[in-house]
Amino acid sequence: MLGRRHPRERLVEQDLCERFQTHRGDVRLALFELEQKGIVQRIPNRGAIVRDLTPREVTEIYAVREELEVMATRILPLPVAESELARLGEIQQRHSAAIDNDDMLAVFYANLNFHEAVFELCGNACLIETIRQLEAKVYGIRFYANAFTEALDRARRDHLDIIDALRGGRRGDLIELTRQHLKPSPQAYIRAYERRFGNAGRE
Amino acid sequence: MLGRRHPRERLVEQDLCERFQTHRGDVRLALFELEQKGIVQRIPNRGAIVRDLTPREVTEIYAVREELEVMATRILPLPVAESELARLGEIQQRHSAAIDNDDMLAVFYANLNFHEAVFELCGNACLIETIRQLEAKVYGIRFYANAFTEALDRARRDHLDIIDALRGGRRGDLIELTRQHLKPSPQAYIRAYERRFGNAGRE
DNA sequence: GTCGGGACGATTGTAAACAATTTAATATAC
DNA sequence: GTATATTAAATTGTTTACAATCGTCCCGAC
Repeated sequence: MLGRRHPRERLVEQDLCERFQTHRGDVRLALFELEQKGIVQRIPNRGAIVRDLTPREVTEIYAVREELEVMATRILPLPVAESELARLGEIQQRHSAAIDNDDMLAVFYANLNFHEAVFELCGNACLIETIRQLEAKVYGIRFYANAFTEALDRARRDHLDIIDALRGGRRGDLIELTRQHLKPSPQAYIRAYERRFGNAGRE
Repeated sequence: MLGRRHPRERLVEQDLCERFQTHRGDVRLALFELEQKGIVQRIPNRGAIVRDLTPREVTEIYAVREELEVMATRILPLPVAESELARLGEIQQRHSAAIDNDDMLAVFYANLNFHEAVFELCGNACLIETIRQLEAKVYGIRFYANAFTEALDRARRDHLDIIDALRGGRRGDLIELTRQHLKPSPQAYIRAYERRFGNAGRE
């Protein structure tokens, strides 16, 4: 999720056992699960490699994310309780501080927590879970956008605007903010991808 | 998916090994995967049991399904090629024949194939996969609706109407058909659930 | 009669060894 | 020098055995 392992990199079961202090049974389990989530690709008898997403796949994933995240903000009961708003504010302070400290790991988690806290307000457990799964598919690409401080600053401002819209009960603004907030990441990834491989396709 | 295993039933790894002629490693893998899909529940050191869905969970799952299936019909390129329509017609003949023969297993598969063939037309692989996953969560409840022949006949008519709307390129009708087609199953399940446990909740 | 504790059986979780498969390297023929 | 066959190493897939855990049954104390 931090983009430390690059696409195509091989994931050898024995190595992962030592890395995570466990036995091959659990590593195997995890690799199958990650395959099911679309994060790694497994080839029988050859093992697992980190999957790289084509621009098309990224576009498709984000289209579904947008549909579902907008749905969440559409069904979310307004107004939101003050205690919930306080919780969001708290998470957002962590996010903001992490950006100031250049602590990317903390940024990652605070950002994740913030969005999960927002979507949990919608009350539909299946929707929340599905959004979470789609987020997981694109953990690896966020770092293409977050390389620029402008992107991080913009995310921070977006979050504050979202809290504000929640407090004001302005559903229309909320939906529009949700839409806009999703745009930069796939755009940055696709630009980077095309710089790497040319506009055609795979390397 | 046929509702043969009832909710709360224990799934013992060793039994499943003999049932499916394989070793515990793979059975274990499958159980973890089914847990991730929400079909079984696993309690550490105690094993897996068939999960039963509360009316609330079913309602939530179907709400997300409706959102995504409508999205699929919204983005689906029209008109549909005649070869695709022929394919759909062929699958639908299998479905219809299976109903006439009271072959529930064949009904199940033909119905699945039909819907997958329709949604594949939308061209968004992530969307298709997500819809498939949500379908899987409720495999077990369809049989509450299919107990009545009226429901099966209605499904058959719906399918023919869907093919017709696809041929005519009538997107509005298609969306409405998709919505209506999703309603009976959860309704029948919830009615049956409330008959079992009373309107309150768990047994 | 009921409550608490201990032993037993069943089941899951972990570890290690073994078999099968694939990749890479080396040697050999042309 | 290139292409092909052979062999060895690395890695995954499977099997087996063992350890840990949980539920149940039974017994005894109160």
